[in-house]
Amino acid sequence: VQKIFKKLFDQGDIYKSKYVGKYCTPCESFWTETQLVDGKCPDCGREVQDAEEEAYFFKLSKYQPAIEKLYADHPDFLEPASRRNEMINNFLKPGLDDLCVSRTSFKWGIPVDFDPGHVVYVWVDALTNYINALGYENDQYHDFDKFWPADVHFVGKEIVRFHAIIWPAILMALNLPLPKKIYGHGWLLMDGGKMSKSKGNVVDPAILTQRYGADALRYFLLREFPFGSDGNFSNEALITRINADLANDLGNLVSRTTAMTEKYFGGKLPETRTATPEDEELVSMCTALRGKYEAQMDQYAFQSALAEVFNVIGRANKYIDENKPWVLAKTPETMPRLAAVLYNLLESVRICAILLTPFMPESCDKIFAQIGASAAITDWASAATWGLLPAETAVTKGENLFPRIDMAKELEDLEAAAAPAAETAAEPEAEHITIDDFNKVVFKVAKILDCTAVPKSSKLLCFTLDCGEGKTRQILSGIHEYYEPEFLIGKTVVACTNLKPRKMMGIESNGMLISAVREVDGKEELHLLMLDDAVPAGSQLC
RNA sequence: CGCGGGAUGGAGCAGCUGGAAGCUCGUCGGGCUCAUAACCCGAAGGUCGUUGGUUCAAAUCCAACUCCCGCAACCA
Repeated sequence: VQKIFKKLFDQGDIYKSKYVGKYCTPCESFWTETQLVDGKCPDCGREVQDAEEEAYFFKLSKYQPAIEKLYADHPDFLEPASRRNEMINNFLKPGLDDLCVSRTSFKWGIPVDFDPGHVVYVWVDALTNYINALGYENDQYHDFDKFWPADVHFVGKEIVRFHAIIWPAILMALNLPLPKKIYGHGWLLMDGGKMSKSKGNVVDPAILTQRYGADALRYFLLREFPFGSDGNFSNEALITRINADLANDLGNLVSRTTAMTEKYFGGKLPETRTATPEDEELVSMCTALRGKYEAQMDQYAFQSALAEVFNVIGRANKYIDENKPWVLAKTPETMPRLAAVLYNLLESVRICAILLTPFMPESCDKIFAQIGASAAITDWASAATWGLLPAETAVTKGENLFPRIDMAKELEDLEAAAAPAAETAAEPEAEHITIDDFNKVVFKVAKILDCTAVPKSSKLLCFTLDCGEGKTRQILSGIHEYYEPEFLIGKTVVACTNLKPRKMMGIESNGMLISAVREVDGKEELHLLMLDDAVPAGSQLC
């Protein structure tokens, strides 16, 4: 990192300047003009001073034209396209600012070796990890030439900006090749929202892998959701996928195929087989599968690639019904035909398993073992060729690959498994305080003189109160979700009046209104504490 | 007008470089019995959020609107 920093500095891409901004001494924080609320610190509401800190800057602006050209010449550099539009509209069009890449306000971090007191901050150290870890400019690792440039960076959609703008600019400055592609993937959402104990949607991947195996979980995640967009996780969907796809379709196909091979031929098919035109569809689907799969994989459409494979698996199951092996097994004359049917099924399984290996390596190895496929005929190349399985391959039916799951029971168990975590999170017993502590807090009865919604705020209401202090008091409270302002005017409430003033949405709040909190269907609900209107304003609570 | 995503049969989604609405699950009926009560076939079910526009033709393009959901800023 230090070498890179120095190099960029030496060639003028990093320059020393002043970070000019507003500084809030108590908070030890810098703020930009736009972050300030009413000209004051957004954190504590206190006055801020003009201040400047010496810092190094990366000339991001210099690379703007090059980045724009990159996007224009290589539309597929950043995918999905929606993310590219976002970058262009939000960052490129308004223009790029130079980037502050060092700090003096703290010590942790990689020191700028030619300027003590400065540490490298975030961009140059974090992003260059990709090449530093490969051995760029260091003797510790030696994989840079082998692995760089990367074929693709998979990043979450929230950090696309850093990887699709800043990172290429740094690489351009270093005169290094860019990654071939950045792909911004979506998020996994829990039942359409955040995790919540009471919703029962807390998910622990470790528990899920332990119960169903990494293969099944990985399959589910990549099969269920389009890779580029957000997806909703639910235990129910997971189990449905496992049962329907893995147990019923794939697992059962392997199971019935191997079972019949053992039952009718003792695990070894005879060489004499009778092909018929009925085989053609299955065979052609299998031979075409790798191509279709590859096309989808090239676009990172994992869910579509898997759908292609399972399409063939479904066809194979149908093929069994069409050919009725159990009928063929009844007469000696049809045994060669039976052998052909089973061979075709084993081959179909073999090809599907090869293509599923990246998603479910362990399970596919088990499949190969069951159908007697050696390593030589389970690689990528052999997925494109029909008929590689030896005629007399040794088939052994093994354990069920994916046991079927009892949905109702399992959902209960999962909830139970998540419960202990919920208990530890239960609120600790409140600590005792003394009466002196209690007396520090001043509660006063207040009459609501006026109440208005704070503009642009979804939660805040602004109250003008009479607390019997000779003048009105302004307090903000986040209860708009529960009350309409008109309803509250004239009501008698309780306010804590000696709380430190605080600004919200640019408006000062001098205290706090007291509410009762309860949980309803996993959602917090507030009930403003209201008193009999006969109680006069200013009365103190004790 | 802070940024972004979404609205398609009961549920979850695909389709969205315009040309007869698809997939999975669920439901109902049938078949089969090799297999993990699995598999196969068939059926019901949608005026593709609303309104206007472009077009011979729109779920797909354009405009406006409504409603959801993330993120950000505020729940003192």
